[in-house]
Amino acid sequence: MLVAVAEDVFKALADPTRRRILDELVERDGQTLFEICARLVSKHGIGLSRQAIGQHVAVLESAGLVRSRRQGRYKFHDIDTEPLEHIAARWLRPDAPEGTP
Amino acid sequence: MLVAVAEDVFKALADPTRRRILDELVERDGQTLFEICARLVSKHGIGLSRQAIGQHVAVLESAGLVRSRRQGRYKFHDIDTEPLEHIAARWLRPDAPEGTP
DNA sequence: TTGATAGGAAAGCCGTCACTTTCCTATGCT
DNA sequence: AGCATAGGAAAGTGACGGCTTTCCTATCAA
Repeated sequence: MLVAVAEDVFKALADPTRRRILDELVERDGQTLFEICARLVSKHGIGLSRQAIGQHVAVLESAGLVRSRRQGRYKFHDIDTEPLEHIAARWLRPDAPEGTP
Repeated sequence: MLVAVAEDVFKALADPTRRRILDELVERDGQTLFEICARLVSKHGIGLSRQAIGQHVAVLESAGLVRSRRQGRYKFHDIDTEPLEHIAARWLRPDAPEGTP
């Protein structure tokens, strides 16, 4: 979760719902889990349980794509685009490929 | 295979072996399936069957990341980085997210 | 034509993943 | 204290993905 391994980033991006969550956080940073759920169902018709969305968010956090800050009983989520800037460049430049498989 | 859907591109990139194949094709374009197999095993210790590698290459082709040209009994594979240039930009710019989930 | 080489197709096995369900903890309000 | 809200943990299920195995087609060389 601290170091973003390429493996985790690619696996995190492999799921459509997780990509939608990133879309939501790009549009509006600092949302709670319940807000994310509400917007996913209202804007994209994704009718998953709160627990399912929570698991998706956890995967995004482990991949370093989402950072969270706890505040009382709320937990706000922010997108971190830093891992995204390297992944595609691996094949776009004719350089040496980076470490993690 | 003609139009690269985001779904296919992300799923194709989710597997470590497929990313290694792209690494190989970046380093040396126009390899046959047997060449790819040989280099994967010799350089990365990936000891998969030819059929398994063939399936991986097929996934990459369906995602638009690899183009192939048949020549006699040989089939040469070339990388196509075009789909890679859009996927990360979806979240890097604060624009509207693109169409495909 | 025979045999070797390059590649493809399909069935089956097994592990991983996404999701639900149920239960549990923690904070805030009254 | 009591209850509602926000979130987390864990087990179970069903489906999908990766890989092997077996068999088949096409090209080239002898």
